[in-house]
Amino acid sequence: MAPSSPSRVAATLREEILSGVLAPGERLRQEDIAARFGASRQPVRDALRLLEGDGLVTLVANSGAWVSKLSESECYEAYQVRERLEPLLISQSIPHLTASQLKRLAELVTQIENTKDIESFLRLDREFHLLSYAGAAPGMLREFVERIWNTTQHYRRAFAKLSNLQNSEVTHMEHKLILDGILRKDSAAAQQALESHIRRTRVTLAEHKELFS
Amino acid sequence: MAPSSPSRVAATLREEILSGVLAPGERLRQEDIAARFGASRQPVRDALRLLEGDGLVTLVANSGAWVSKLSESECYEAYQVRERLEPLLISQSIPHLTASQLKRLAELVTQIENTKDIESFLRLDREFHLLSYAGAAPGMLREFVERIWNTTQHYRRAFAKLSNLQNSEVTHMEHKLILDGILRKDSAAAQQALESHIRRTRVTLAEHKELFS
DNA sequence: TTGCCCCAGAATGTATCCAATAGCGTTTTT
DNA sequence: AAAAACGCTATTGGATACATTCTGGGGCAA
Repeated sequence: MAPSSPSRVAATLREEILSGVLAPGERLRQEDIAARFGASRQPVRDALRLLEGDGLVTLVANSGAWVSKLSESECYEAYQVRERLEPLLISQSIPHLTASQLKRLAELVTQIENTKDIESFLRLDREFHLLSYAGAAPGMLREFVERIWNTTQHYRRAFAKLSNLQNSEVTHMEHKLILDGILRKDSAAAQQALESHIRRTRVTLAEHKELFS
Repeated sequence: MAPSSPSRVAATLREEILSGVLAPGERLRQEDIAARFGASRQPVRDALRLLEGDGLVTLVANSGAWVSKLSESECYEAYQVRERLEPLLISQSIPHLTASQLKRLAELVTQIENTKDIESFLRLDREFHLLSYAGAAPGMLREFVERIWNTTQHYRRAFAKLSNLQNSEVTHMEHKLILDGILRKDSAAAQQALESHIRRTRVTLAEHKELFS
């Protein structure tokens, strides 16, 4: 583990935060992380700054770093923003998706439908949505959307565990509608289906404030 | 200038970038900045990372830091995002604006109308819009919007200089419509007026690709 | 008993030094 | 003469050592 550049440290920590190994609110001590990676505290500081930019970590001067935590209203806001940004993003993506990407998207919809495992569901669902945006040019819009997905990942997991993937028939239908819009290159249809999908999720999530103890 | 914390350095650099002292594409050498602030390179590195998070500075590994630059399409995208986010933000802000803030907003509209100075116009216009969002809770949405305002500041200046504030009658009308919606607590009206305002600006800007040589 | 203050420990922030890398000019070879 | 390879220099990246700041606990006084 010789080249322990900040981006490498950040990537590992990002993985651990997204996978739930590191829970929101958990403290991140620079020295511990530095020891784990066999590096000094300097690259760790840089890595934490990078993650702060992703919204995954919250830094407080002279105090320390914590895994970011969302309040119920912040999570609600995140979904409101998703509702406005992701339809725009998918409309920019659709014209440029490749044949292999379209094929993978179709695969994902059926895989999502057949999985009973929560972690698999989360991974596949994330891949489906983010892949549907892969045709869009890299830029601010994609960064914003990815940042929202990152910061809300933990709460999606908590909600999935809570509901245990019950009543997911509607979700599957929505995914099919989105896919249909994509395959038919009907941006407007895909945008509307996606907007409905996100809005319904937002409303459902708002009914479970217990996720934000 | 004893306590040269990263945030202090970052704040000063931010000011200089926004005010145009530092132009997009300009290189930022760590040592120069460190010398200017009488600090070591360490806090400067942190400051640059902070500014990278704001989108104002672009860092390249083992190479250096430059003031961020937007392409024409990136700027266009920024306005598309504004068009979707700022109406949402203003709707969240309107219910919580204080009387003194409302008074200031009204003042600003007339001041903007009367100024002939470009720098004043930019400053007042920025204050008007950002103040109209001041009632919204701090959070992701406000951060996104402020980031967009920061990264596009230079191009607003360039455009203002180009047009020399001519044909700004429409702008003033739009500001009045937005203000009217705010004062009447008519969120829907304010959202629509704001959306039109941003969309028109976007289209107008797209007609001047020469700003992005 | 309670509130405040002070002190000690730990963690973060800063400075200096050394290593690694990229850019660029020169030189050498074909 | 042109192109490629070598080496130099300037700048950034990383590690270690030191200063500063925050937090928690204990003791003293009201």
